Amino acid sequence: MERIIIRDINNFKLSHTLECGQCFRWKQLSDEAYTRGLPLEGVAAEETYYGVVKGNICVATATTPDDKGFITLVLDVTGGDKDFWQDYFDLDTDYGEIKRVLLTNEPKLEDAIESGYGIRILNQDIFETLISFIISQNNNIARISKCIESLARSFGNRIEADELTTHCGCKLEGQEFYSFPSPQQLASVTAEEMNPLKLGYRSAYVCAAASRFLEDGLPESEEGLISYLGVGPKVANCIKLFGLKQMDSFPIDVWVKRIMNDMYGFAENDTKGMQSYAAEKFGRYGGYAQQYLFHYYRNTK
DNA sequence: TCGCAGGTGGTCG
DNA sequence: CGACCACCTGCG
Repeated sequence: MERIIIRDINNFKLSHTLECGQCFRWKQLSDEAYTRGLPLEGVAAEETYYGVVKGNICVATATTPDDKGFITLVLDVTGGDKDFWQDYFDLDTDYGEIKRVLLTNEPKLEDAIESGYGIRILNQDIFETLISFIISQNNNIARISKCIESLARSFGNRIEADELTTHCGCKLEGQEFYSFPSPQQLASVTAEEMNPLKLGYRSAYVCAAASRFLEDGLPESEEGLISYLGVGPKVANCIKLFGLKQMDSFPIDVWVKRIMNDMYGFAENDTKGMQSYAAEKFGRYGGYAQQYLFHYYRNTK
C-alpha cells in the first residue's frame, strides 16, 4: 500500500460523500477502529472508509477539521496517483461557489446544504455506474451493495495487496478485494452464471446492458439511455449525473418526490412538473441540489 | 405474513 | 399518452 496525503480540503466530509447514495462499494470502519490511532502526527482521525475504485483498493481517513474547517485526507491505496484520487473525490471543484449559487436561487436549501455540507459528487467509472444503477431499481441500498459485490467477486479481478493494515492498526487482511468487472468480463457472462448472484429480474438487464455497452458505448442523451432495457427516467438521470457528469441532471426517486411535495406542494406523481421546476430553479447545478436534498431528507426525516 | 426498498416494462383505457 | 400492476429478493 502506498500513502497519499491531500491537505487543506474544505467543504468535504467522507460520510456525506460516500453515504448519499451515489456509490455502493465503500464501507466504514467501526468507531473503535478508526479512533485508535493518529493518521498524522498530532491530528485525530474523524472517520475511515475503505473501498475499491477502478481496480484500486483505497483506505481513506479524514482528519478532524481544523479551526478553519479544513481537513486532510489520508489515502492508503494499491494504485492511482494523487491526481487520480483528487479527481475521483472531485476535490478541484469549488463547492463554495456551487452552494452560493444554489442558495441565491433558492434560500430554502439552507438547511439541506448545511446538513450535507461535505458532499462531493464522485467522478465514477461510466460502466460501473450504468450497471450499478440498473441494479438499484426497486431495491434497497444493502442489497444493491451485496449484488455489486457479488458481481465483482464472481467476474472481476482479485486485487493483490501486500499490506492491508491501516494507520489505526485495523487489519483488512482477512478480506479479499475484487475490481468491478470490465464490459468484456460482464458481457461474456451467461444468464445461468448470473443466476446464483440473486439479482432477480435485473439479471437479464445487466447481461444485455453489458453486451450493448461493449458494442455501442453509452449514449449521452436521456432518450438514448432509456433505450437500454432496465433504464427508465430515474436511472437515466443517475447515470447522467454520476457517470456522464451532466451536473444539471436531477434524478427523481421516492425521496425527491416526498421533498418536492413537502417543499413545493407537487403531487407525488407529477414528475414532469418537478423536473421542469428543478431545471428552472437549480439550473446547471440541479444534481448538486438533488444530492443535498436527498441526503437531508434521508438523514433527518 | 406482507409491505417495502433511491423503478421499470408491459398492458390496458 | 397516462394510470395501473407484476416483479426477484431480503429484511423488519
